[in-house]
Amino acid sequence: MNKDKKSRLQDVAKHAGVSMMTVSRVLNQNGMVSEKTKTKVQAKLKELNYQPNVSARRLASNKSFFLGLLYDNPSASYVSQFLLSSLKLCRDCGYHLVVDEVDKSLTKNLESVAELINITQVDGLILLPPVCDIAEILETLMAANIPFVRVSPNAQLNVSPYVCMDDYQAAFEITEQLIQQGHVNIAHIIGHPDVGASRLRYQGFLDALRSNKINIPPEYIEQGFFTYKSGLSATQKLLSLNNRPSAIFASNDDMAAAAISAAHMKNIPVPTALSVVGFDDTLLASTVWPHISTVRQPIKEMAKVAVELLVSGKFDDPANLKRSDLRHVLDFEIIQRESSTGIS
Amino acid sequence: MNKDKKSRLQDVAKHAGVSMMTVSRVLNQNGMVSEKTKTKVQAKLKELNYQPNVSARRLASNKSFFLGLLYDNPSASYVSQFLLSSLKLCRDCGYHLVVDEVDKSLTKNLESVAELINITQVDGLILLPPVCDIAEILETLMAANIPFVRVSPNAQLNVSPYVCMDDYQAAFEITEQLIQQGHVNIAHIIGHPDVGASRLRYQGFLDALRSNKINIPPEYIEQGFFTYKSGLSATQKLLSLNNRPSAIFASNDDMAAAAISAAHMKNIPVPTALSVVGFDDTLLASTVWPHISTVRQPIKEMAKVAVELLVSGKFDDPANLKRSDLRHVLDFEIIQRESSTGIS
DNA sequence: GCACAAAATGATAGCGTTAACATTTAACTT
DNA sequence: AAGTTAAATGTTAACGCTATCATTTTGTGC
Repeated sequence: MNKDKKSRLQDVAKHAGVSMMTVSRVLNQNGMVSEKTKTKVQAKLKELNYQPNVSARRLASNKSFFLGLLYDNPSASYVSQFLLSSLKLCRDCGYHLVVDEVDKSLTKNLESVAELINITQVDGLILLPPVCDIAEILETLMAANIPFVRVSPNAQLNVSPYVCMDDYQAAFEITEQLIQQGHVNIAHIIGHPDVGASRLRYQGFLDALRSNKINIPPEYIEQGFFTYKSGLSATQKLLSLNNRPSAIFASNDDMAAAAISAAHMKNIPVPTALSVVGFDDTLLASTVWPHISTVRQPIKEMAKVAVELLVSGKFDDPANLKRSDLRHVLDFEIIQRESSTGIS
Repeated sequence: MNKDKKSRLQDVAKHAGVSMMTVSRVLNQNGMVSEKTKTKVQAKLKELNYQPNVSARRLASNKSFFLGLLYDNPSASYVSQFLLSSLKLCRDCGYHLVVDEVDKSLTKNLESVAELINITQVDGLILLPPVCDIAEILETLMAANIPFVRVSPNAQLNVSPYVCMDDYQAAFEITEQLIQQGHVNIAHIIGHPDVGASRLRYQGFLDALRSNKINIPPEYIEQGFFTYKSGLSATQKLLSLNNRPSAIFASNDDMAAAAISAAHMKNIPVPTALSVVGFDDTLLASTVWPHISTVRQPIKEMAKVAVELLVSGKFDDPANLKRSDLRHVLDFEIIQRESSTGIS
């Protein structure tokens, strides 16, 4: 297309009749430029279609303009949704995203984190659950003085900025909705034990039952791992009980999808004979039939908060780490679809 | 962890008693180093745990060590699977991946491609279908002299390296399998018209029917768009026909999942009253019930070929562009699951 | 109008690497 | 052994930007 060479800071400076530093300052918004020259320079920037050379910038400023995303989440739909959102957000603010899956074993974990830091020199990291609760990783990052934002963390909440939603409350409400629809025999498939949200959701579930004076037998609680497969075997156990539940609350959509599959296998119609609700509202929830009633988790918004926090550099100074405006609790939404219904 | 500063080329050179250039040459493998010094330097590299500074390298070499991935694919499961594979592969060879979704409108398309090239200065691009067949984009890239690999392209096959599989043959075989299972009334939901593979799969389907002397009414052909939603309405039409098909071959898994949903809505049991087969073998295929019989598309392998081609720099010289070893046709596999079965 | 501070701008020196060319060393020839 | 060529290594100057400090301009109070 345009055959002219990429214009450099120097070119812009020459055209605008100022020094390179002034142009640099305009670009980096760190003040100390008069309005007049600022507008002049900005005009030239546009005119020459200037695009900063990321590498030169990195080299000179010793910032990498890279963010890292660490995950080890069993729910593929959750990860990829978070990933895609983050990628776009990063691009919008001139950053790049380096994605890494951390290994199961702890030693390998630390290695790969160290490697990520070393090789790509990320300016900050986003930690998805359950990585965000691995104490050793947090320590490594703090020692290396690398800012990080945790997504839906479970413990050590005062350690770093984080973004989450009220998993407990959401679980409470979606359970209560099942109760209001007349369900009494409600089972729950717990999420991955390493993920803090699992426990919160479970607790919300229990408390909703309790506050409605509903007792369920212990067999109604199954441990899952956020995977389709684990949901499948959990549901199979639930559905072969003598006193079969009339509703299942799975701790994420993947397992809810599995619950529906398991019901189909046993010829139990959903939702007429069995209601199923999930959690997350990933794409999957509306790609299986029946579409899954679920809690919409604001994944995209969470990614946004995380990226913006890191880019803002608000907490480069460790002293700021305790500030409360670095902790974000976002809203959820209960979404009623075809997989759950009132009892007849 | 390690508190010592990152070691630089200079440090390694000093320790090894050679010049920086020699170290650089060892790193970049471009020959002209004696075995003896090579081993000596490599030992020091390891000893000092040297990690090259990507930015400095980029700046000096005028290479970016970035690859771009351009997509506009309606099938989320396909994209995210390709994406995750590519990300890992890139990291393994010291590259980073910049992902971009191209816009629907052509003008915006070109803009965003130009922007991608300008801003990130990618060394090469991977184009997923249907982006890989937008002539204007190809022209832009060629004019800018940026290497690119196309995935499952449709036309202009001699223009660039590509990787694909035999969509026609796969469609032929999976259709024939349905026929062998006794199906005669087989419907097809065509994929997105912009994606070349759609046509090939459709053709394979038609030819399988023809070679088995099976005629189907024109109503058995529905146009879809690779999305769940489009598959849903297509199947709804098919299932309300008087002469309902006994099997549906959807051009991808998302639409096959929709076909199953639509059948459920109408209380048509799958596979006993309706067999459904898909295409791609994305995660989705084994996350819905019944699990979808499908064609396994070697997505990961395709990503691998694409990344390796670009990294190898084999076709930096345009003269090489016609070489046949830059065109890869990978193997597929027919996967029989629970969504299709013999007719009784 | 003068001293003085504060704001705005400029000059210079890297950041860590590779390209391009210069030089040295080794390896053959005759 | 001198001459020639090739292989191995070294030197220097970018690459495009920002940090740091130096300098100029502007504004303020008396």
